[in-house]
Amino acid sequence: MTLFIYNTLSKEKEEFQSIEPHKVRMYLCGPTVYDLLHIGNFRGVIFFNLVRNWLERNGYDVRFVLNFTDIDDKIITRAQEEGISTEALTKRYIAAYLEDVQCLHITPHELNPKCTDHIQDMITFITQLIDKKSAYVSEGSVFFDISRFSDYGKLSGKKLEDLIAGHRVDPDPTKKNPLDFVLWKPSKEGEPYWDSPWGKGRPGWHIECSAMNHCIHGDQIDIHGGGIDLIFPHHENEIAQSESLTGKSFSRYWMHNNFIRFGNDKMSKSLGNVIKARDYMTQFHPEILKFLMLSVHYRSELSIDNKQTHQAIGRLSRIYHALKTAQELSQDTQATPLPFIETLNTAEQRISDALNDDFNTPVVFAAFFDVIREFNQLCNQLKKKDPSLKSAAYALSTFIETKGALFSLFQENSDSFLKALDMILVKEKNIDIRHVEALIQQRNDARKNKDFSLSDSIRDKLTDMSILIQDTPNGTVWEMDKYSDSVD
RNA sequence: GGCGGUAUGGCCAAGUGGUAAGGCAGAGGUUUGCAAAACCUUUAUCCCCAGUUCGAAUCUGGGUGCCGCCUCCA
Repeated sequence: MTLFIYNTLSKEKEEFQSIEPHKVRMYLCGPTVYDLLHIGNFRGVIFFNLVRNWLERNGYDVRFVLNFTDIDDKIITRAQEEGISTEALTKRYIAAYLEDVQCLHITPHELNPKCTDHIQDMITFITQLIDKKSAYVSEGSVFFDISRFSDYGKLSGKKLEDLIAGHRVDPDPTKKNPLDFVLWKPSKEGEPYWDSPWGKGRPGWHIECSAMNHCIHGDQIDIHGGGIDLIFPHHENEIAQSESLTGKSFSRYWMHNNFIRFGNDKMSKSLGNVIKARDYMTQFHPEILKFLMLSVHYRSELSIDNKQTHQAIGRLSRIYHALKTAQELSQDTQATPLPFIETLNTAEQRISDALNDDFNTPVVFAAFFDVIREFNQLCNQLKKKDPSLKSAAYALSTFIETKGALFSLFQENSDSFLKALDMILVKEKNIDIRHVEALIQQRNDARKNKDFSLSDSIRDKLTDMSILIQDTPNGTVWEMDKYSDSVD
């Protein structure tokens, strides 16, 4: 296996090599738990789940750590607004996060540490930075002295002069340099605090990830992930802290997922245009969210709106329809037609190559569709009882389930998932199911009487309601039209 | 103001030097009482200009549009 990963540090795809053979230490910057998470927060969770699954499939023992930031200004503000303790607030939202993640059915993380469980580690870390003259104390605060870290800016590609020239740097008189960032800040009256050598206070934002990584993973990790917006300053600062402390390079690969957009805007809490993950998964389905997230390369922006969602529903419907058919016919008769075996092998290779090329998931799905198309062809060509069709069906369903597991996709029961998709659209279009069934009954009565003009007019009525009906040997079945592009 | 990303068919989206994956939508066909699903056929020269090259969507330079970072943010 030769996996190439785009490394933000080098701005190039690099061959992946773990620090220790067969072991991967990865860390993903997790959420600040002061509110329900929006779907953007889950892009990383969903994508890095694939990264870990793929590494594991290739024989690595992966330790995936995702943290909770459970102390910061927003948390304090929110807790004060609600008149509760920060612990009560963060406990609530950590629980909510865990519930949301459970809905996704992804591979569990090895560890979800909380910052507040590592305050002592942070204090130790900061103390050592002060000892090394990489940090200094100023009026109860501790700042990192970026002049002591010559590599500052190497991740984000920023030059110090440019940063200083920027309009947005806040000139704090207690800092030596406007770019120095806080490691420890004194607490104000009524705020939560921890005792430290510098007085009562709390850690700055960036130190938590450095300290937790150091404590859990050690001096060096293989993969550090996060949203693209964390490159600067958060990850830049993590590098400065960690590398100043250890003198070793901190993370070998820095991977950053791009944003979710809503329409033309970045989806962000500060813009207030977020879709809560929970709401989305309730209104639609976790499977749709995962599929949509992975339909676009992780380093590209992804727009999630109603139109995109419905396109994903259509694509998923195609996959699950094929899967359902395959599962119904499936029988391992050892008679899989040779061309189909070759198609599966080609697709397998294509998927593997695509994943090894910096996780090119759109190509992966293209390979799925290639296989499905060929299976559907076989369904058209062969009789249902044909052992070679049954065997192809077995091969296809196994293929989809096994490969899908990498993405934590296609593991749903095909029949009930397709019904769930129908129900999404039924609700959306306000369809009365009893009315639909009555119409179908009327149509079938008309057909029995060979009154085809009546039966056709009823069909048209159903079509107008976005309902597709199929006359099968077992009677008439209906489903919602999942391909209709008319939804906005 | 500084830095960076991106621009591919009606829509979404791969492709980073050799003549454009995949999905949806459109058109025609097979099938059907009629349909649907499925299948088949069909639909792009890749923002503009200049350059490098035997050859560029793919490299270089310039321009334009959109987006992001520089402040909390996945």
